[in-house]
Amino acid sequence: MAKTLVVVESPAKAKTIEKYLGPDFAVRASFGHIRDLPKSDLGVDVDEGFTVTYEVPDDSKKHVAELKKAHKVSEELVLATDYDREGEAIAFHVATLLGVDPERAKRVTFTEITRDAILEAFAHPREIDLRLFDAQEARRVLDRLVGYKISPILWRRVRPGLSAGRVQSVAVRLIVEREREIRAFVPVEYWSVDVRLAPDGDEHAFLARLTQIPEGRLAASPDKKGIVLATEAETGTHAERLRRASYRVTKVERKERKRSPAPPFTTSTLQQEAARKLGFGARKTMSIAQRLYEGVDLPGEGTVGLITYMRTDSVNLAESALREIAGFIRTEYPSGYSLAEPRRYRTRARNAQEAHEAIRPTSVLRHPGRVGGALDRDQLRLYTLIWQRTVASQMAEARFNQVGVDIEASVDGLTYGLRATGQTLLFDGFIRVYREGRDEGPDEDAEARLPELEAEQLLRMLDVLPEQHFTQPPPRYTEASLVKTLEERGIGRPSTYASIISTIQDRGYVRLQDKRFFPEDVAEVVTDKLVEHFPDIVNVNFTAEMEEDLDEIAEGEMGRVQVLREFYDPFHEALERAEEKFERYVEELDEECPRCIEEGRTP
DNA sequence: CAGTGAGCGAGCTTCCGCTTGACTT
Repeated sequence: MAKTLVVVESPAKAKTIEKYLGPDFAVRASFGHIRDLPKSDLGVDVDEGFTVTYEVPDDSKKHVAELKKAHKVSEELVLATDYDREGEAIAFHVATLLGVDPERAKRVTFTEITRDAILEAFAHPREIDLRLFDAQEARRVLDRLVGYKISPILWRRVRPGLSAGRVQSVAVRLIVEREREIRAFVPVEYWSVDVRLAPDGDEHAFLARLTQIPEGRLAASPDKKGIVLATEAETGTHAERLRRASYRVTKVERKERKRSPAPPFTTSTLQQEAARKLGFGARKTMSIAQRLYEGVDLPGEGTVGLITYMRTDSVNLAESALREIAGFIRTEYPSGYSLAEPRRYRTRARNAQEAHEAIRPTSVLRHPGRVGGALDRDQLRLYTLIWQRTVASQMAEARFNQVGVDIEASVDGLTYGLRATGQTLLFDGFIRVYREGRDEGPDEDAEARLPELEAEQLLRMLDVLPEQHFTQPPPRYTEASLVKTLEERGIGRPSTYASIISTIQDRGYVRLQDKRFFPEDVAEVVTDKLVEHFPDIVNVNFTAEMEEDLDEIAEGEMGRVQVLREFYDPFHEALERAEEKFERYVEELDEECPRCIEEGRTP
């Protein structure tokens, strides 16, 4: 009975690790955080070194009881929670609640759930990083202070039940500001001219775009450098001349263009791509991914987890996975499709903690076609997406033949310039398996064929096609583009993207209509007030700056109390000013009071 | 006397991030 109790965060992970560690270990899950600030009280003494009161939330009580029970019958405790700031804090709290001194507790971390990685990690236990824990606690306290100090002002001055927070208030602000850009947007008219040309007969006709008029170079659109054809009349003058002009090829440029596959999925990119390709909302994507992670019953194999952990900001793949994928590609595809060396990606998201791998199939040998029978339609569609993206990320680049042709048109002693571009696929590479979807804008990989042309060749004009355009306002955010923007700014975490989207709707700040976010009036009022009274906190850079401070705590360059004090003193002053100056907002109701009408009053 | 309405006080709402079920929209 000389068992060691190992605590991880997720029960699915517990099962896998227990299998790797063997019978001397009992692995149990904490189910995330098990201790938190009280819900109905600030729980922070701002005058006494930001002392924190913790309690075990009701939902965690049974998990704590389970851990205590398992701890009683084991000799040793190993904390194997996630390798990030929150995981370090969970480790600290588990140790504390089990009566183990956090300074002496054994801590083990890994970023891949593979047998080798686990055994290696357990061979080199360390201690809990108390500075990292301090950083987490500072983060928690700061979020509590922001949320629980500002929200009540909104209840009193705007509407009961409203909320403000480091993350949600910035999300709402982005949506409000985008709406204002759209409102203020004035479309600008501009014209393009395409000329249909052919080397000889009509069958090889192609389009060339007017790029140069006698007065100078044209702009591709009004926001770019160059001359803009702003009116139909002006465009018509050039079109009329182009109809009479003679055309000659001046230059043919051929080059090869390569395209690399997108990196494996993170939570954010999975949510974006599932929205683009499958039309799933963030919440739906996450719950389906959770099912795939927890495992499905496969005939002959029992319950198997099909994908790695779905809440991650890392694009890394485990070495063992890279080997398996490379082997799979070598056997399933012709030789040109595999890579000599694995392709490695770098995380571009700010604030990434990379405690896990990228989201990938636990084995690419479980082809979607093989596991399809055990999955429902949506599960299979999401699994297929993950499988394809992962395999494609380790396949050869696609190669395109790109041709650019410059054409000169002469008329009345004037010279015009046109350009035609063509692109053909030389080698499909990773595109054979998977291509990333697009939000807006043209398809860069679309094929456009040009006939064989050479310099000095004369061309026949078949048609001149002027076309009217208007500049477009920026698009309203979708769930996917909002998540993308938040991630790029380092705001929010993989475990919270879906709930941020819910919160800002539940509070009545924004609504989704045709999959686009529209702000309600209350969002505009609250955003303006927050920008007026708490400009630092609703700044999109606030989180990034906070992260720098937290890093300094973790590095031992600053203390938790010092960071919180430097935040809180000016914040406290802003709160007092707001308490005084934040004028009450009286909502105008759209609908009339039913009783007033009944009783013959005007409200 | 019964019903109505004004006035008052008490109690509630809220953050972010880590995990799953338990649900009843």
